Amino acid sequence: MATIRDVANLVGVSPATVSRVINGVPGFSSATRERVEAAVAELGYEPDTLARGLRTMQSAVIGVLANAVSDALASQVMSGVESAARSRGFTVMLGRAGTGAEHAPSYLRSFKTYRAAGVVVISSAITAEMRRAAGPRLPMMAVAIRNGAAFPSIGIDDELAAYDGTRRLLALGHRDIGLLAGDERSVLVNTPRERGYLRAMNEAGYTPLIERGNSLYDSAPPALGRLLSRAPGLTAVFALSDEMGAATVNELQRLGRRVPDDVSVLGFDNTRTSTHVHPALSTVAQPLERMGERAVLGLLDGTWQSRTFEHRVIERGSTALAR
Amino acid sequence: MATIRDVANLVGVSPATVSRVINGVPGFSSATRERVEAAVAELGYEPDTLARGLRTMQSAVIGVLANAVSDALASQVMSGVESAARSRGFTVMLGRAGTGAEHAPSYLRSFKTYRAAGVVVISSAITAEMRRAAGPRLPMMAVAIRNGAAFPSIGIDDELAAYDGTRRLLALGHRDIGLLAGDERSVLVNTPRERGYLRAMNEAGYTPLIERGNSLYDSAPPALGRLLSRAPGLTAVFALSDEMGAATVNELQRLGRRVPDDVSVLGFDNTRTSTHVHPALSTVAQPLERMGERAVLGLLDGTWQSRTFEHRVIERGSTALAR
DNA sequence: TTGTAAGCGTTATCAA
DNA sequence: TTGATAACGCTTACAA
Repeated sequence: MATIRDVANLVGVSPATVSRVINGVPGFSSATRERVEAAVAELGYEPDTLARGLRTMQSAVIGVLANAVSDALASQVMSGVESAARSRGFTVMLGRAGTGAEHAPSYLRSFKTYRAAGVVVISSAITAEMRRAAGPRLPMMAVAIRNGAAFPSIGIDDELAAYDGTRRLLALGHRDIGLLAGDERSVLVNTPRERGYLRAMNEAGYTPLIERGNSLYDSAPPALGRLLSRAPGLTAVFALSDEMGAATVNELQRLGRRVPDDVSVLGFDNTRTSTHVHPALSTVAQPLERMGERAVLGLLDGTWQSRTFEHRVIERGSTALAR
Repeated sequence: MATIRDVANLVGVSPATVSRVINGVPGFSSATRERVEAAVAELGYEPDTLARGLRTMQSAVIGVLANAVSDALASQVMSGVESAARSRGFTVMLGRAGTGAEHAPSYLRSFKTYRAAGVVVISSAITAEMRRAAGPRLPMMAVAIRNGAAFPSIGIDDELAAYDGTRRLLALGHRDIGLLAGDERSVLVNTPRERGYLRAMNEAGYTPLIERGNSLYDSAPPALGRLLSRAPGLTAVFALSDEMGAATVNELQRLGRRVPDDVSVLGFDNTRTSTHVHPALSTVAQPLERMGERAVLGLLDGTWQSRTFEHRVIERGSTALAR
């Protein structure tokens, strides 16, 4: 691989001049610029990122930390992260935190030694320990999670979103609306969503009904079963994740109930999963890709303040007027 | 951040000795080892990856190149890649090639300047240009794609897998089996699968029937419509991707046909999508995570030869005996 | 407008 | 068993 010195020799200038041309740092004639550019092209020279990073004490890397890399929500955020990063000439480094975020500190330390410009965290378990592992030099932003006290976050107003989702169900005439909540431990996301549901139900004067899964597909059927046994006349289910929502649509049909004729189902997040069932899942959408992009831009521009995006309720086939 | 020199000073030895201890290179007493380790812990020292990479001319990075990062199949392979990489102390760098692999060369160059140990390619469009962009130093392995002439690949025997899938349908008594093929341009995967289907149909003496989508969810309904109008009596559909298979299950039901009572559906790949529909999609499985792991191990151990994994037909609810 | 030289944090070579 | 030293490829004062 050609080095900056090779280019310099070919042109007959010093490495410093080549460096200036490459980085657009003033201090060269347009004549030499052309000759340098020609030599760069001829040799196929690419600046060594490692050397550059060592010298400048920072590298064009953005870290991403997700609980699971194959998670649909995380995938969509990552997609936005990738596109924003690439548009700025940055590369994305991937870290899998694990279900309980057990690998998070180790990945954070790794990102730090790569002198990453920042880290996007897509995890429901954000701990102060993570902030500590990252050290003072490595800015972090959480995505799809509000209230991460340890560092700024990009998200929606989860409480309001769940409130609006519930209101929509209410507006369709439903009163027996069961909530399929997520893991109790993921306080930052679930608690506000539950609050929103409770507020809407209380305002309407109906009795709330909550069962808990863990946000994943397989956790929904048993929780739905409990919901149904407590309230056989249920006409709507609000699932706090699309995976649980999709599972609910499928399970309901397996149980012989029609969706949405007998029971309406509303999901949450608007991941691709929501369009993979029939009828397609109505859902409370958050703009995951745009949130991922925004997080990267914030990290790179140093404007890392928390920011709230607009949610919206998308009605597809799984919701209808109550019987 | 503490440097190796800080550790050396604290212990009262030279940086070279600290380096030897850290890397387990013979040449230190067990007494100094303990003192060094204590100092490392005390200072929270982490070797600078950039400096180390510059010096050793290689870094603990594995690149991953996928057409889209939010693709279910790619996600699952990436999951395996991540876990194998982490077990060896490597970090994963993410690249999105784009639908037509248009960003692939640029990412490959980037991986090269990071002195990545290797690249895992999950893309249906593998070009010799990619091999060129990567240069001679950067080993690559394709995953989930056979026959990539440009470099070794980890995959299943696509032709045999499609043959076996078709045979299974045949064994269930189906004769009017339509094939929902993928994009014609993704020659490496689709062509062999189509061949497998054709061979099974021909051996059985039934007429093959093929329509083409692009492997994604939305492409299936129209292709299915064409299939159905050509052969209204169809009793089985073999979709060459789970997304198309899931869409087929849903669309069939929308059209008032029962799955599997009226029509059986078989998918391909065994991604998470296959379990997200009702009835759950029977599918021809390839062990995506294990394939991703294997690719990384091959890259790191220098044993990068092509390798074929076993496929298997998984029967879930979407297939049944023909009427 | 350009060149010289130092140094980023490591590791590898050589000498002690 | 250990230390001094050079070098990896680059950027950036500073000097010319």
